[in-house]
Amino acid sequence: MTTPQAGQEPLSPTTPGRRASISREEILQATLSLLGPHRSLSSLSLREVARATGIAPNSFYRHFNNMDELAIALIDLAGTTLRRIIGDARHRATSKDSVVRTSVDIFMEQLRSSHKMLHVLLREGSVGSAAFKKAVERELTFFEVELCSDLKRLAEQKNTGLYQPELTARAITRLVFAVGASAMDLPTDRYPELTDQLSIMVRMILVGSQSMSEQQSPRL
Amino acid sequence: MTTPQAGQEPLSPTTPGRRASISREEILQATLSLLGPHRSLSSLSLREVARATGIAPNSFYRHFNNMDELAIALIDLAGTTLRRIIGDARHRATSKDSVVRTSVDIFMEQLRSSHKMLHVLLREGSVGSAAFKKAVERELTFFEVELCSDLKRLAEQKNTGLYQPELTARAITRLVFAVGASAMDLPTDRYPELTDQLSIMVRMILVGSQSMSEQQSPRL
DNA sequence: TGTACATCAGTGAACGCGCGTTCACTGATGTAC
DNA sequence: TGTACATCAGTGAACGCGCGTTCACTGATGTAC
Repeated sequence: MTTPQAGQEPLSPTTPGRRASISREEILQATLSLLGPHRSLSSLSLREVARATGIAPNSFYRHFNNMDELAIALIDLAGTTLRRIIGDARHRATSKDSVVRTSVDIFMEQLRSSHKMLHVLLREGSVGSAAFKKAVERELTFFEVELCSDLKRLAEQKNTGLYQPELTARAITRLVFAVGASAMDLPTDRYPELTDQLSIMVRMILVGSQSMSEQQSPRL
Repeated sequence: MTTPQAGQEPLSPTTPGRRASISREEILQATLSLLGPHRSLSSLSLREVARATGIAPNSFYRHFNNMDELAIALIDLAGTTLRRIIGDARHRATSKDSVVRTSVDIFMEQLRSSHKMLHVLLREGSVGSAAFKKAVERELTFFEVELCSDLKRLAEQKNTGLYQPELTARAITRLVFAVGASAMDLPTDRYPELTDQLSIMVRMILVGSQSMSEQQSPRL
């Protein structure tokens, strides 16, 4: 029900598989190629996507019922792809400090890359249909859950405290995505500086969470 | 050059001032009334705004050259209004704990209110023309600067440390706006819960910044 | 005070455009016999 | 292997719509004499 996406037809238009046809994947890729600092999913028209894919506007309907359906497929794809990339990196890092730095590095690297996957999640969360936002929220929550279990693991391993792990993970995720979104409009030579700053910010949250768990006084 | 906005004509359409005309302010207000969880500035058409204001589409051009100009005027107005409201509240609070709680409370209250001012800043930062985003960034920076000086003031007064005040203020501002943006789509009965969580998140950053200033070891 | 005139915020009608969507079609593919 | 047929991803043409923008206009206001 969520994302059938892969595993359909061979991609090449001249393949004998069934016929010289366009695949769902090709539309997704063409759509990604249209995105950029000034173009969000919600600003794309069906005809633009069709043009970029090289098909007639009405052919679009053979694959998706409407643009929202395409957008949600793309959000799912982006979330899945990115969680895999960042999760891999986090499991390779072991110290709490390097896990912060490594994750932030990889995040910024993805931003700079041409995959455009991150753009989808950064841009569409605040605009577009309710379904869009729900899809992005879902992906962010996945990130939070995974980060949370990583934080718990590291805290136990290093024997440091962790105040409200869920909230800590949520704060970090939201902050990183917010700063990342504003970074999309910056020239890439500002990225190293921003990566440093973002690492410090994340560490503030971690250190704060740690401190608050120690002086467990429940002063709200 | 920035915002001439106020101080032009009397507002009433029947005023003898000059004539039964529409004012710039009326267009801004009508535009605000169109915004909501599912409508952002960038999704409004000139004709929609004209309809909401009760004028002919072309009359719009007597006041703004285009929609972008309107949007930027609105972003400036929203920023100015909100900084006044939140700044006032922060100066009334004195303890570091209550200043966090009070500011977050007021922020969430504004979100719930019908002014829609906050919506403008929360939504338009990630979408729309470069000029839009620049305008929103400018307002966020104002918030950061003011928060930074408040943090310094409180840190000195309470004699607590503060690691990289600018970064601390930036982290708090970005986090609050990011969480606020996602709150716009929630039913208002979730707000109290979210306000609590947001307060804790902000305190994590503050406590972390404090801790990091104490163990001043420059391990990046 | 009265008259003639300049100003300018408003208007209705019209333009050309890109949009989403529909229709009836075509022609290659895979299948049944 | 050949033939007839069903399927279905593709297509070109057309639709009605809301859009931004332009034009020539109108009529109330404020000003000059």
